[in-house]
Amino acid sequence: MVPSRETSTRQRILDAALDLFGSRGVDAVSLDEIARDVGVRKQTVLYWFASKDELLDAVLEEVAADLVVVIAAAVRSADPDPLERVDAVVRAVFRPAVRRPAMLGLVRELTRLPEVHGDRLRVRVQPLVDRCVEYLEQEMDAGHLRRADARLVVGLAYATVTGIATDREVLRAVGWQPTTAGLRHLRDELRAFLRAALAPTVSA
Amino acid sequence: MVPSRETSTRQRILDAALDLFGSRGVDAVSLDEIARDVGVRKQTVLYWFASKDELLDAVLEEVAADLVVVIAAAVRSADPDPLERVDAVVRAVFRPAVRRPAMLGLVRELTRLPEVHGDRLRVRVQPLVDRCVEYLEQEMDAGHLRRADARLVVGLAYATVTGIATDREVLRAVGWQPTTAGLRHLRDELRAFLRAALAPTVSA
DNA sequence: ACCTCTGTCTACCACTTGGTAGAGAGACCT
DNA sequence: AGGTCTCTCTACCAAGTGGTAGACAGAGGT
Repeated sequence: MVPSRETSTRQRILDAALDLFGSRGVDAVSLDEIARDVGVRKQTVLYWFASKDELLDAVLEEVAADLVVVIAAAVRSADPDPLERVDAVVRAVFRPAVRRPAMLGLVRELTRLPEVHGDRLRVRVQPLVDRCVEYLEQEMDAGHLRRADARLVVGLAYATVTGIATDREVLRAVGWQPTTAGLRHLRDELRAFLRAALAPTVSA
Repeated sequence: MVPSRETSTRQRILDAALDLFGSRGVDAVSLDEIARDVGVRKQTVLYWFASKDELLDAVLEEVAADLVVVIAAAVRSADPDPLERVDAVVRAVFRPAVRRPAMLGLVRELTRLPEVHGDRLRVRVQPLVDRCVEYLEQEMDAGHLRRADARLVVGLAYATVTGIATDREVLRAVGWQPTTAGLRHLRDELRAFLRAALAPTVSA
């Protein structure tokens, strides 16, 4: 079924679709365009994926798997300090997020698609989110993190990272330059921002 | 030129286009659909706006004006404490942002459109951003805010607010419910999050 | 009564869209 | 050699796209 060639046609279609769907929106990208990107005809795309919908589902499945791998790997950071742990996740997520903004862009795209597609990704990520929330609550109880609604904190932190990684327009508006140095600077400011947002407040 | 009727056809087209463009993406929405929403034929839309592009530009012009009004009004908060000032802006922005996610959704959409459209909005918002950055820097110097790159802090704060307001999918993933109480809760958590992210660090 | 201007309409067009039908080339098995 | 299976192709199609041309109804001015 699957050819022995490493970068099979199927996989190349998936890659191209992820980039295009994520960067320009699912509805704005035609099968013809994806096919042209891969170097085949549209009918070859439709051979591997019976419909555009099915292709989208397959792409989402892949994104879910990738996200889970990246995050889960970073969570294994050994440092017991929760702030360091969060920092490790941010550092790990930042590179792929900025290098391939289409990935998080596609996640964002879910909001404007029929619910069915969102479900596909959510069921995969849900356990990770739950474990994360549980962990944060535990550390809040221990006084290592600012007391807050852990679920919403996860959402807020995610919104911050995704927003800054995908919303090029905002960065341009504040005069940021996408150089290598600018990238590192952005990453460090993001880390400091989240660290401050999560650290326990000493005043109260 | 402009009819005396308050909600003129032109204005109703603008409103419908903003909602549809912002919530589902510019490319995914057809002129026919906008017309149907307003209750006229597509050709009436094309009578008021010579092309889809021109309609988009008009919508962006309106969004820019609205954004500037809302933010500028909130900035006039009299409280001298910068944290209170930021808080006032968040409170002011939160309601319209959540009640009409299409508005911020459209701003996010800019990233996936030709640059020309982005410029239209940027030139309008730029002065506001610059004033904001200047203000933050001044307060950082005075030790009232955490020392950081003010420009990126503006971007990060914006990303957080926009992300949490437009990314329904994320909120669903963390189990948030869009009730009235949930809304207030979300707003307060957002305020606390940003306050913590901006407050001066006492440890160092 | 006539004219002009405004706003909405019907009719149409060239082009693109997602998708179907089926031909043909090559690899592999017997 | 013949047959089957995998993969990519050409040839279409119905529906929808943004946009043009122009008819028509009403209001106002003369």
